[in-house]
Amino acid sequence: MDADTPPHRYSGALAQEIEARWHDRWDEQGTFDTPNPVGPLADSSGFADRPKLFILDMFPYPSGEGLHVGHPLGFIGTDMYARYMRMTGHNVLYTMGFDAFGLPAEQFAVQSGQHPALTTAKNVETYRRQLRRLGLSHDRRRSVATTDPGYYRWTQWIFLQIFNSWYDPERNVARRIDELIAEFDAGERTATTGDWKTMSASARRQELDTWRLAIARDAPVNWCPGLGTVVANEEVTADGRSDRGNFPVFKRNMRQWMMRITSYADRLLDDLDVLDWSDAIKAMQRNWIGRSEGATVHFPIVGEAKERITVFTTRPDTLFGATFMVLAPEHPLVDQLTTSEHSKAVAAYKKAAGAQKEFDRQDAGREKSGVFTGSFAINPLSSQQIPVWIADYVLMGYGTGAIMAVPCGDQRDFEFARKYNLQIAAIQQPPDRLLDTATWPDAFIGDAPYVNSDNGSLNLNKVDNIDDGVRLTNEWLAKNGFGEATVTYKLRDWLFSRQRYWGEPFPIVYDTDGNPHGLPDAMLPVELPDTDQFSPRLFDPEDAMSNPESPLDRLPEWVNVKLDIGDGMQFYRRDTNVMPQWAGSCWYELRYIDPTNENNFVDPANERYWMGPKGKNANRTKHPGGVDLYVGGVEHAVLHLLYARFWHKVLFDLGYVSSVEPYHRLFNQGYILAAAYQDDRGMYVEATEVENRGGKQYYEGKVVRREYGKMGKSLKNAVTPDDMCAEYGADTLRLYLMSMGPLDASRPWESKDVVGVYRFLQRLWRNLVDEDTGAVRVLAEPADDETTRVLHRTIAAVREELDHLRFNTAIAKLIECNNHLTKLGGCPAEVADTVVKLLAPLAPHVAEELWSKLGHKDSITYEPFPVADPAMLVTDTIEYPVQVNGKVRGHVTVASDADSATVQKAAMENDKVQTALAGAKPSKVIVIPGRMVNIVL
RNA sequence: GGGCGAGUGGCGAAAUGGCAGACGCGCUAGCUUCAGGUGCUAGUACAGGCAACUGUGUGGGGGUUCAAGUCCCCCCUCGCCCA
Repeated sequence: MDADTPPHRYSGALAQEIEARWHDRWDEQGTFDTPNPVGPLADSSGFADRPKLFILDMFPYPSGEGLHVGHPLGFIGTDMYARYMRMTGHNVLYTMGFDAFGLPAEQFAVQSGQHPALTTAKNVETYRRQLRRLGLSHDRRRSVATTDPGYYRWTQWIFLQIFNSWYDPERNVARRIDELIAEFDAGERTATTGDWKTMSASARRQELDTWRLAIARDAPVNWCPGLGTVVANEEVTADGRSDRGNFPVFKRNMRQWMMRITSYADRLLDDLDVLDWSDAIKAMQRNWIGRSEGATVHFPIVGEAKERITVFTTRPDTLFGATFMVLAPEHPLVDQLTTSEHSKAVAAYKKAAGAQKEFDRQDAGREKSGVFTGSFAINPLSSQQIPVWIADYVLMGYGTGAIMAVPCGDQRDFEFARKYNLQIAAIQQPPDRLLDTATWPDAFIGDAPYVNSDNGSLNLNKVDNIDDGVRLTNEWLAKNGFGEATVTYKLRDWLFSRQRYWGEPFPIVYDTDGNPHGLPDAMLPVELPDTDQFSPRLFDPEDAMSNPESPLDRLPEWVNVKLDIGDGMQFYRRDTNVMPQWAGSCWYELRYIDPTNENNFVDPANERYWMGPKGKNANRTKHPGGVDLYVGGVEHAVLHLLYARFWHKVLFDLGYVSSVEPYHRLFNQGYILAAAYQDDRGMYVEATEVENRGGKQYYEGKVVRREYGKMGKSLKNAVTPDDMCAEYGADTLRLYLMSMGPLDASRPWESKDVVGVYRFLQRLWRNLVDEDTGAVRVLAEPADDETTRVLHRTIAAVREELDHLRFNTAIAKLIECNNHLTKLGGCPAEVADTVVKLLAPLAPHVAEELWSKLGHKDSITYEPFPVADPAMLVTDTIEYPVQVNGKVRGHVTVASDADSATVQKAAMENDKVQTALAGAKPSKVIVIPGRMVNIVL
């Protein structure tokens, strides 16, 4: 600061001094502590009688790099909204936790040689400090980290509830396993593995294990040798690699924990309708669940009485056009179907296909290949004998591993048929094609009348739409025993175990027969054992046949235990897997509600208050309950958001929560992008050291190439909130981030632009504070009429914008208002309080400071937000633009209560309008009251 | 290939179907200053004009309408998700 800068100017240094002071005061006074209706966090403030609002951020993963300015974009948005809603009389639950288990922490620990518990604690500390500095109004008493034993005790407990339940397909809900046992005992339900009455205890246990919602079973899973663990489908990228680390992933059959999320497929799909989420996210979830309705069709095999080839098709109505079949090379019937003269070719083809990656096999653009098995199947509709081929574009892990090929209606089948000269039978008459498929350039996909689709007992030729065609075919298939209507899903069960160290241990032990047992509640939490042998066993990323080894396996004294879990003291072996990163984030919002509850994961009364479908501010029909506003990035569209909905629904079914859905309203914030610079070797250079001269960028004197990308260490373009706070203060950073554009848009960070909102705060400060003395400086004379109107228009506009999370325009309105005051020469005393209150949700530190200077003792946090006087929003006169044929030619000012005829008369008499009309007679004059006039010639 | 979204000044962006470009950055000029910076004042879509003003403008093409950045159809480009 220069010697001639006034001592009390709103500088970066002053801002920091003010901010630090208010952070301490907020903490000391517990300003943001929010009461619950019952339990240890209840109080006598009466706030719990207010309408509630639960505002939630997707909690961060505390990485070692700390926050950059892009991270808190959403947090600042929710903070502004939370502060605004407090000022409009709501009891606001707003806090922040940490999603601290997972691979990156473990990888960082392995690299640095420090225990992940240490690095995680340190990182959480850094995050807490950085978030505090931004002035986020969190109720810090409610903060949790998923790695706290007091937290993951309940993660394990919820796992056990899922383990101890089964899905009742008739009632379409999860129920307790005890109720299943009762149904077996009463003979109301039949066991699938034998006669329940005569089963041994161990056999009964194994029968029950097949029903559980969380089960350990052999299944094709994604094995990632490079990470040393299996991963969920949702964690595999489109090109068959791990989303963490980008290592190859291989399909292998392994015994792993699975969560039966597929039981909930329809409910997860249907309940999207009652959620206030963007269509884009809903579409992604629908897409991921991938429900498709069709039919299972059984094809008899020529010369084979026992076996049939079963396929799933979404288009059973095209069955008349099925002229051959294709099996995956791995299909179990392949060997049986292959005739001796084709066995050599089939064996060679199988071997070649086995060496291919699944991802490559799905590539639609690839040249089709396949071989004939020598066998024929019978099309049940046409009774035609059709050849059975194998081809690598059919995958065993998808559907039944076999397809009926309808070359006239499917492009892949069409190409295959053309290549191998197989019959292409037309079953539709396309409008612009001949019926002779030899003349077709490609398959016909679309609506057209059916032809050649009549076998005497089923006639589709008179059907004109797919729905009826499917329905009639399905009915025929069922009646004749060749198949039935079937619904399939793309969604797979959730692979829930990981062979890593840094995660929640399973609360499961195995008896000497190898049967899993859930531990009793009193034995929770199963604490993650302390060890310095936490490195995972990693393999050559390409070594598909390697086998996972859990780090916990190396701790025999922890693994082998003698316990009494209800059957007396026995020897058990602990499960050595850990839960995936996503487990802790499946229910954290519930723990925020009741973070200190030792007896329950959340008290039902508190859950009802904060999450229930019928809240204090209810007027809700079909409301699913849940968090009122959930803000986070779109990258969790199918991972966290799907898993968390699933857990929540299980908890709902079991009666533990009153809300059907966890997150009623979801808002996806955009990303902060930043310029990144590459030198001529393609290496990223430190963005802060790049100079801009004459439209070109230079680093150490050499020209560099500019691109825009996500802010971060890898692009060397991170800007930290700490640096921004040090230069301008947190209020300026908050305003800049929010003024850049709408919250849901991604935009590039420009450090040089920050000064705009800094100047705004400086001007506003100067309108209220004498820069030389630091004393309040307000205008003695009362506000003139225009100032009063500007103020009330600002109040109305800021309310409107904040109600809709449009912080960018709210800030613009405040700047406009302040620009008016600046022209006026300062702020009239009578409007000062109101101006400061309008600012309070957005720039809380400077607002608190001004509020205090204006003589108020209490924090501004719970002051009522200003309400505009409607009388001040209307004006005596209105200036109408007058258009002639849609072009503005003049303006007229008339009384605001003038009727249309008066407005029209004034418009017609206007000089400029007269000139534009040039004597022509209008054919029509349109007057939109309060808006404009259009004269049509 | 399918689904969703977006294209507006030099830049970030505003705009219930009703005067396109609010607000901010940058830029230009003036004041402040020895100077730079800060601060203040004014201007700033483009083209023409000293000016009043005129014309043109929201990716391209068509349409609906008294009126279209906004609604509808086609196309182009970009982003995301799924293939």
